[in-house]
Amino acid sequence: MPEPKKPKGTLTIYDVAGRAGVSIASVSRVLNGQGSPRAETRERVLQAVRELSFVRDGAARALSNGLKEVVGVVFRRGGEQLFEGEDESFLFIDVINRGIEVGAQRRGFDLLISSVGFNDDNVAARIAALAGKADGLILHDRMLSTVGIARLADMVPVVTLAGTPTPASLNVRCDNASGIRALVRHLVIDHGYRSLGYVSGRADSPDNRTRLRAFENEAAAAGATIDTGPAWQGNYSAAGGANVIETLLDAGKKLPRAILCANDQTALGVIHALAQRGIKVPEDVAITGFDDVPVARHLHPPLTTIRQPMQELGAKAFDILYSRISAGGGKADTVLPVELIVRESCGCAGGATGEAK
Amino acid sequence: MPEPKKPKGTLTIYDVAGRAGVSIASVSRVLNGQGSPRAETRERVLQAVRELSFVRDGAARALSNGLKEVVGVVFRRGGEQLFEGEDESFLFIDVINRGIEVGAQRRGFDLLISSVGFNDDNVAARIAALAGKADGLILHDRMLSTVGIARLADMVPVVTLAGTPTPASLNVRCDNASGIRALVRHLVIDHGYRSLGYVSGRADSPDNRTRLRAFENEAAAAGATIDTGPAWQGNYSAAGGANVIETLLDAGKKLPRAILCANDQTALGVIHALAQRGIKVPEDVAITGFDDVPVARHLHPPLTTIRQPMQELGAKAFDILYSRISAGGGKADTVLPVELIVRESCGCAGGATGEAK
DNA sequence: TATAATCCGGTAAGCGCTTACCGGTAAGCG
DNA sequence: CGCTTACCGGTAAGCGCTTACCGGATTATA
Repeated sequence: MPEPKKPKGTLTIYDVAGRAGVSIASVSRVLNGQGSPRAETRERVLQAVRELSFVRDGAARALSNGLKEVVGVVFRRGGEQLFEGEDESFLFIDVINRGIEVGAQRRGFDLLISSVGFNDDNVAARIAALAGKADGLILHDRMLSTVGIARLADMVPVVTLAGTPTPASLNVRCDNASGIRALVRHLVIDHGYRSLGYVSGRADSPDNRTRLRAFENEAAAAGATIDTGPAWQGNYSAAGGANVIETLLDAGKKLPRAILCANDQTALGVIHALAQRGIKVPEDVAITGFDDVPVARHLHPPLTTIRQPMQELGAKAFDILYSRISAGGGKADTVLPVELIVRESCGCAGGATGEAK
Repeated sequence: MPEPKKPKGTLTIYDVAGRAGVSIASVSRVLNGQGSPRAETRERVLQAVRELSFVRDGAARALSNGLKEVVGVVFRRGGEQLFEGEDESFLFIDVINRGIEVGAQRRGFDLLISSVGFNDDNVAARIAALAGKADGLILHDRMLSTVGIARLADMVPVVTLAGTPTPASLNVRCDNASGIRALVRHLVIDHGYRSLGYVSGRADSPDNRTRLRAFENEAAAAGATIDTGPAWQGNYSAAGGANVIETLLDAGKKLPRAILCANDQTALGVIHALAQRGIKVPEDVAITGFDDVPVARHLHPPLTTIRQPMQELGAKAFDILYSRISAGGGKADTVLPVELIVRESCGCAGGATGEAK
């Protein structure tokens, strides 16, 4: 008996129950696989669900279960742009998000994402709103001040990426220091370069600070001279990297033999700027990145860099958040290992791949 | 009088109301800016909210308002891989998603994303679950069969990207045909190439079919000979593109003077494969892409391609979905214009930028 | 000063779902 | 064959929020 259709309002389990001739409790039980409904009951319900194309309302379920099965993910969207339409800065972020998603899917969670512009105001408010729609939050680098994070963390479980744990929030990051050390050693010991420069990332990034410090220490240990300081301040973007090179060159500075960049994005901009000036990489100046973003291998020359297990980073972040949500515990600070990827921008010939010690 | 803290359970507007000494209705009104509460009342509520770090539960609001302020976005995650770790295929998708987000944020919506692997089963079930958590869905290319979309569309508002509208779902796409025509004309008329090839994308993609057809028609109109067919079948990935070239070359085929690729990803793989064989682009073979993905300009040589207004595409998709959600209407099929971006892979020298017809 | 017009703010219903609790029926037992 | 034990499945409460409705207090009007 084909119904004339029922596109009215939203349909609920009451509609399904009515159609199947059972109670709403039975519908719910069948849909959740709870209890032990008679085979016939189950069939009637399933049949009705199919006929009506019924889907349970997530909000109602969440309210009733106290679990939304949603993780909020917050990150920054790129700032200033040098190359028109440049937006590669989010490559890195997207790979991590993919990792989060992988972890999330294993638990039936979905990702609720919200990006924030560099000069958006009311960031905290936006994040708070997100918090209300999710069971927990994962914050990418530099989204909020430490106090902001702390405050947020007592309304909802929070995991930060590449940050620092607070009393209430957890953190996951990569072993930046060992990556930089591997790079410096490769450049100084394997290639014999004696002068190094470091184009840094945003000054307020914990990751960047760690990398800079490791750079200074390891270079000193290896006996190389270094160039750093305000003139070398980038901001994780290709534009920032290009800008450093141009400023340096315009000021008539002589570049060091090898330049480490805070991340691949920056290296991309640096290589680009160098090419503009007719400076050859790696013959005149060797360049390295950090992250091993997917495009790194397609640059000319292919970029020697440090691979962060970005996808695992994301997956790990989710797992930690999940255990916090369901159990309440969670390791405060998790560090993942990195790997040296030797390609050609450092002066090596082939595509050999070493390993971060 | 500093409370000893109240980390117990979740806090609700009852807690806030209690603390502020008002009713829950007042709390709700203040938080929503409804009614005209006395200044004092408003202050007390705000104060209590601040002290408790209170955030309204999204699920409860959604249930009560009948609006979740969430859009579901579904897309495919990359398939086979040639270059280790290749995952650039999602570049394109991510840019569109960024556009969706921009549109969404204007309305206070957030994006609930869910990617699907090429060989995941129960795709329909996963999407249905997503549907329950969102007010509407945006589906990227080739997520579901036409009937699948139709069925989905009568449980929740649906907008497809680069697809075809169904009775119940809306669609947004770019003007593929005119892009291909511009490319063919540039190659044949401006450069004088007489033989063209087309490395196609997934055979089941409407976009791809349109592009192929436009290619054939325009090439015929321009009087060029063409190479197509099974040997030229790619799949939108760099791996697919590289594979086509290798197979062709291994079979001893002579390549046409210019090759159009179904998308930038494919072009990337093609250029890579050509370089492996020592074939020069554009001297020996001219290559063009489609999409103008961010990295296109950083390839060697920089890629001549068709720019799709990807971000606008996403934003537009959201706007249409939004109007469907709130009003019920919505244009069934929206077509956005594309633009020819002339760089060097076609044989042009500088970075001049023409325009699609 | 009495009465009507305004304002605020409280009470309670209801959004769609899950599930504790309980009653009815069928099966098991002496 | 009557009573206990299971087993199903229905009723109803409650998740946290919004808001219609209404009563009390305040201010305006006569």
